[in-house]
This record gives sequence, C-alpha cells and structure tokens, in this order.
Amino acid sequence: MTDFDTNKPIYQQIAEDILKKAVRGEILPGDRIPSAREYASQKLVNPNTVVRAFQDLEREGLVVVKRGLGNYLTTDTTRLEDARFQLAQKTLIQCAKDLRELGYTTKQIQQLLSQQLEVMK
Amino acid sequence: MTDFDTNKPIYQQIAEDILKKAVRGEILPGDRIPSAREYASQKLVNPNTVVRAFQDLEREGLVVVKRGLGNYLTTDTTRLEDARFQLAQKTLIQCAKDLRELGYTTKQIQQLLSQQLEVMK
Amino acid sequence: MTDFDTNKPIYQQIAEDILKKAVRGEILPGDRIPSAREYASQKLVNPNTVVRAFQDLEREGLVVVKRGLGNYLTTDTTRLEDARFQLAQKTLIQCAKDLRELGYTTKQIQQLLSQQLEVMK
Amino acid sequence: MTDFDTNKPIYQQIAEDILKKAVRGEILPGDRIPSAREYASQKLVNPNTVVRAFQDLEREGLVVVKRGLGNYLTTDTTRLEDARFQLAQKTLIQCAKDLRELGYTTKQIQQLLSQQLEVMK
DNA sequence: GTGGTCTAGACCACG
DNA sequence: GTGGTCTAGACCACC
Repeated sequence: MTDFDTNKPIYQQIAEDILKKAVRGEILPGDRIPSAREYASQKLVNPNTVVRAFQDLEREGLVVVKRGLGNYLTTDTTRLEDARFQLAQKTLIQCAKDLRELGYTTKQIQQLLSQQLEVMK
Repeated sequence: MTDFDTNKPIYQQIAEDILKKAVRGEILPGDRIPSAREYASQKLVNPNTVVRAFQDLEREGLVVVKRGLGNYLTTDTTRLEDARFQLAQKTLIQCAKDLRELGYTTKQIQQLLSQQLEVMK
Repeated sequence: MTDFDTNKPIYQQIAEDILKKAVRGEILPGDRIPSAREYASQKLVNPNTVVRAFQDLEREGLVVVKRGLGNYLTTDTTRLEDARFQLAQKTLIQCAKDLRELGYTTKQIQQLLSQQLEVMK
Repeated sequence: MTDFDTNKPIYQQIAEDILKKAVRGEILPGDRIPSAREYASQKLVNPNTVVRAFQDLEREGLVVVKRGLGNYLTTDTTRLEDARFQLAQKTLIQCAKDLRELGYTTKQIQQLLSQQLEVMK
C-alpha cells in the first residue's frame, strides 16, 4: 500500500492501514508506532495528514499517545477486536445494501461473492 | 429515496438511482426519463445537479439524449446489464478486499455476509 | 444516413444531406425536392426542423421555393459547385489547423490522411 | 489563444488547449498545471468552467488530481500519445468522410489537403 | 492554499 | 418545451 485512493481522505486511509496492520498482527498491542514525522516521510504525505490520522486513532482508543515518547498501540485487545468488527460490519452492510438495490437475490449475492473470493485467492 | 446521503455527491446518487430503477425494471428500455427540470423540482435539488447526473449517464451510454425532446433510457439492454454487473463487481471487489485486509478468511466473510443478508430480509 | 449526429444541429445535417445528394448527382439541377412534410415524415423529424434546413438552402441560393408547387434544386450549377467547394474548403482548413496544433508535420498529416482514405475504401 | 471560439464550449477548448500544450511538449509529464482558479483569472472565465475542463481531462487519464495540492499532467506518456492520436484520428475520419460524401476522389482530397497545408505554412 | 460540490439564475440553440 | 452552457458566489473537505 504505497499509493492512496483518490476518492477517500488520505488520513482515513492511513488510520485504516494501521488498524489493519494491528488486527493482522503486524503490530502487536503495546508496540510503538512510527511517529507522525517518520510515517509522513516514509509514505510521502504531509505530516499534518498523518497527525490527523493518529488523532482519529487516539479518539477511538486504538492508539495511546505518550507525549515526547511516541505513539503506542493500545494493549486493550477488546478495543482492537471491536474496531475490526465494526469496520467489517459497516463494509458488509453497505455492500449488501448496494447489491440488493441492484436487484440481486440473496443467493446471487452469495454466489458472486464466492466467485470474487475465489479469484482473489 | 426521497432524501440524499450527505457524504456522497447528489448527482452521483441521482445517476445511481436511475440505474437502479432501470435494472430493476421500473424504467424500461426506450422509456423517457423525466426532464432535468421535472426531476429537479420533484427532488428539490438544483436543475444543474440533475443535468450533471444525466450527462454522466449519457457518457456511460445508459441514456440517450434527444435534443429538444428529452432523455431516454437506452434500448441497448446489453449496456444496462453491463452497467449493473460492473457496479456489482466493483462493490464486491472493494468489500472482499477490505475484509481480507482485516484478516478475515474466505469462510468467515461468506458467513458474515450471510448473516447480514438474513438480517436485512 | 438514416440517423443523425447528436453534436450537430439536425437542420444543418439535413441541409448538408441535400447538398451532398446534389453534388453527387442524385438530385439534378431543376429537380423537385420532397416537400418539408414528406421529408419530415420520411426521416422522422419535426417538420419545423426541415423547414429551417430548406430556408438555409434557399438563402444560399441552392434551392428555389415555388410556393404551392414545392422546392426545386437550382439550375444554377455554378452555385452548386461553389457550395461544394466552400464546404470542402471549410472542412479541410479546420482539419489541417487541428492537426497542426497537435504537432503533426505536413508530411505526417498527408500520410495519416492517406492511411485513413485507404481504410475507408 | 487568448480568446475563445464562440461555437464550441469553452470548457472543451480549455481541455484541448492543455492537451495540445502537452503533446507539443510545452507542458511536461508530471508538471503541475495551473490551478483552476489561476487559470480562470488568467483567461477571464469562470472557475467552474475551468474545473469542468479539468475534470474531463482527469476522466481521460491525462491529468492526475492531488487533492489540496493541484492538478498534474500524467507521467504516463502512453496516455498522452494515445489521446493525441485519437484526437487526430477522429479529426481525420470526419474530414475524409465529409469530403467523400461531397463526391471527391482520394486523389482530389489529397491534392486539396496539400494545397491547404501549403497555404498555411 | 487546493479541488469538489451545490445553488441560483441567466442565455442560447434546438425541436 | 427541451438540454447545453456559462456566470456568480457559496460552502466544504483536504493538504
């Protein structure tokens, strides 16, 4: 994920990127997260944009900011699991709703999804 | 659908609304679509916003503009089916990709979707 | 030419259609041209639109309107040849200008045109 | 090109102007394009009109929009060359077709074009 | 600062 | 009547 999708705020993509790394175990609870500056220079984005992403993560309780020390992934694993499930839920609801509105039946939707998952393997 | 989602362009929602009506058979191939002005006064949006939606639909070949007469749904049913499938495909790919990145397995994704579809029945 | 190009006024396309038929010899000098009504019902366009085309042709001296009798192609062949050459000239100037602005050289333009003419044979 | 042709949409002329500059090398791949507002105040047109031109260019993949930063000419030179060739092709096809319909032969068309190019030198 | 969107109101060509 | 275009001015999110 070196590039960003133009239709979505970059700060949001950064926040989701970190959440994804956390739920996949690439960052462990309590781990230090690169500082906004490091992250910004690495991903070639404006530091302000990263700061905003971190603020959002802190607000959700996923990241703990220790001033002068850096940002740390929360040790509260429930929070992580919650955030993961919520994001998944939101994604699925939107997807299911959109497909329903396109006139697809439950069976068809499941079939299309299976095909898609197969292709992406 | 009398109101609009605030975090999506209105013109895009109008275009999708018409596409959805078309694929669901509420508008038939060759049917006349309400003029931009009618549509605008009915949905209480600015005519220009509707015009933009219609232009997008024309660019995709879903709507045929007959100058001075009005806008007509294309009689090319392949186009309609294509547009439907493409939109469904795009939705599914995004959904599957997002869930994969959250670390869900194929089985789990299918299960979550089934639950969701069940709930929405 | 049963259908019309949407980017150009229909009345203009009708006028050009008649001019083209005349210069190609499908209509001869002095021949009667179908009345606006006949033409309109044949091509499925609004009679007013045909009328406007005929007015333009009359203004250019290509068509003579004899009230109550019908419209006749002028017997003045010079007029026809003039109109033909002018239209050709206008077309070429625009084409050459556009290609020049795209940075093509004289040689390249001639070559591209030759290829195109070959294809259309 | 300080003024605009009255019988063509301004937004279209702006888009073509930029494309032409790009294919002629006056703007290089990756270069920043003046912001819509700059361009608008410079050419004395409404910013919205410029925005529309830029959006068309983005849709064709010639311009990349970086939000909050500005518009950049694509670094994908294939796209540029494609766009150039397509526009040239479209122009030529239309020209050749029109002349053919006026009853000119291949030889005559080539000759007329050569004369025209000579004149414009 | 940038681009994205929307509203309001106007004018035109076309049918 | 229709759609196409343009202007003017506003608000927003983003960087």
